[in-house]
Amino acid sequence: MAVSKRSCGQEASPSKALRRDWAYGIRLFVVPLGSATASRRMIWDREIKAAGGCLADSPWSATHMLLSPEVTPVRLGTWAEKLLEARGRPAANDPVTSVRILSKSLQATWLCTDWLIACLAKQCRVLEEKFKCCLDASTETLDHEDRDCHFIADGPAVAKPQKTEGSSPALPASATASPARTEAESDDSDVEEVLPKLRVFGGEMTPKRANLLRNREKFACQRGGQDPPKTSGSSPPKSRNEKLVSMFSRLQQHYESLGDGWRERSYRLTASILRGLPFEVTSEEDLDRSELRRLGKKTRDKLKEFLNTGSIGRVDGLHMDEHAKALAELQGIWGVGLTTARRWLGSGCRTVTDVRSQVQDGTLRLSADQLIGLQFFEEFAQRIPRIEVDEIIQVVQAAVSRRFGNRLRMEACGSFRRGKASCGDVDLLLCARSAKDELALGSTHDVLSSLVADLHGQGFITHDLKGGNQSHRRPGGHVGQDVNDGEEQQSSTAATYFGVCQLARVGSLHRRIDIKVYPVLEFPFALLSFTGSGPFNRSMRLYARRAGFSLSDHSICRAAHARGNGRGERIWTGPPIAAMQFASERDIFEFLGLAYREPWQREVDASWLAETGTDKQAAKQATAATTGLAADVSSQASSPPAKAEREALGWKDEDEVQSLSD
DNA sequence: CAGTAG
DNA sequence: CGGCCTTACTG
DNA sequence: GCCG
Repeated sequence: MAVSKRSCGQEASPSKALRRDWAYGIRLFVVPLGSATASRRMIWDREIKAAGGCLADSPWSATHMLLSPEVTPVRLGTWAEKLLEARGRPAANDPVTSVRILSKSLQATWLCTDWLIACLAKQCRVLEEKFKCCLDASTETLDHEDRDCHFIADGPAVAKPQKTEGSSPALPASATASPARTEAESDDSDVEEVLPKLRVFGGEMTPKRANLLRNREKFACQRGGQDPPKTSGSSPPKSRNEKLVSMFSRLQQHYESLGDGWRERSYRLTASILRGLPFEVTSEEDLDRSELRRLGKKTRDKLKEFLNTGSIGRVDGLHMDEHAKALAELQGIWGVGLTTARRWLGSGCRTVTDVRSQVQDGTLRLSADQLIGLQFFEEFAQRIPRIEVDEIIQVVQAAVSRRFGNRLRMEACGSFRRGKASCGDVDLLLCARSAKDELALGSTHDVLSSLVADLHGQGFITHDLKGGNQSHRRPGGHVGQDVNDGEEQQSSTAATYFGVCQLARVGSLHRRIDIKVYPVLEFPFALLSFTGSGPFNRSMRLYARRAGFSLSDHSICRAAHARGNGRGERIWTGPPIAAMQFASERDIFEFLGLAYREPWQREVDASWLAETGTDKQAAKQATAATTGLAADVSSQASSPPAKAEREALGWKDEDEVQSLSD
């Protein structure tokens, strides 16, 4: 609580007071459907009161109605009917008409929940225009069950710089209480400045966060970009210290297969530091170089040993090539992890071949997924050339267009998006192009299963892995009535599919393919997450965590510790932060105060370093060293491929925001 | 509980 | 000594 | 294994 909000140089603004009670005169009613869960409503309750507004007891006394974007017309209709009935008013038979009747009887402005979220984020009254719900769009297209009627306005937040002229969106009568205030607010020039800008940490700066911000360079997700994908053959960054690198890599692999993730992490760090070293380690003095300041005592001892004897006992002594190597091979089977590998090893399975024969014997029982993983072990081990990924994308894109027209956008993520020349699997992310499309498309699960069915039908998808038929979730559409049960669940309605595909060509191999469908609001987070790389994500999430947030593939939240989540006690949750101010990956970086990194710059190899105290000297030295001395490394690191080159590689320039503005 | 995904 | 990323889902 |  002891937070000094002053620490982020606020320039004196004439409207400080205004921002504080931006909700003055608002009586809000939140429709208890969709993601407007009870817990969320409670938070909003508190916030709106803090901002000088209040809550309406019922829709009938509200000045503003707040509606969650994913609530379907029918759903809202049934809720409206109940409400009308309770008031003794006639409801129409048709849900959509009922909504219209309700909205006419009320004297409120209907807004998307994102409006409130945006207001809370900016701590000022955001223009309502873009968040209005079109409740009577039905007149045009009412005829069919399809009813493309969009309740939610299309253009979400992220209003790019705009004039504040024609604001004052006709406030409801009850707002007359404070006409002067509202007036002043709308043409206050400060709002113009604050509104379009996404504020770092939501505007809540603390000394801790400020410090973190200063040290962000120390996180891998902020390192200068890594190598652009191999373009010309000229510079294979063959490092000096090859021997050392390979030794520590062995240690890393050893502990990886053994399941000691922490040592694995540690050794990976060491190996990658050595790999990027601009000099060769030849003497113990070299150990004092700033680049190596992160190495601990044990590692230093190993280095010294190497310098003295030319080898490292610990490494030589790895009899692993019997035990650990077998473990590694078994874990290479999709669906097999450390525990299973150990179990099998204990029962006499050393190799994939052993497993196969034991399966034949009936000695070993595998899950369905493991059987598939076993069947295609060799094929899955093959990298997929970038060009083939392109073909696969085309096939899926064709199916998407055929079934959903232009309503869905598709992005290939994973290593493909990072520009790699070959990929381990294909990772596709789907999302409605706009809020309007989202409503028209229906549930993400329906979209996904219908797409998958299509791909199955044409023989492109050959096998399902887990998640293949997880239509386990609440389809959300025909639930009798949850009018009073606004609980729902924030299930976040993302749908995921894991499977196997194969191009219809002669020698084509079976490939792993993942397809995910995410809600529009979560798309930037999903895109960021599934683009990776893994270490990059971990680094960025660690940073977010240090700043007091929790970053995931769905959203970013304040990290409040909540316990007693049943089994896992360590669940961190918190009030969702600004669900809506994020329309692109850039916004997430911006929110965290991080410099944006293009997908091809997220190939984190330089480890993820947590913060150090305040070792400015060392930091500067390191920076100088890597930018100056390590010319051969950093030169190619920080230069993006030319535009033409990017196009040749199939990169798209970022167009995310554009697609949302319809 | 173990395993999957980036 | 405890953290080291995240979270939901499946068998 | 390293860090605070």
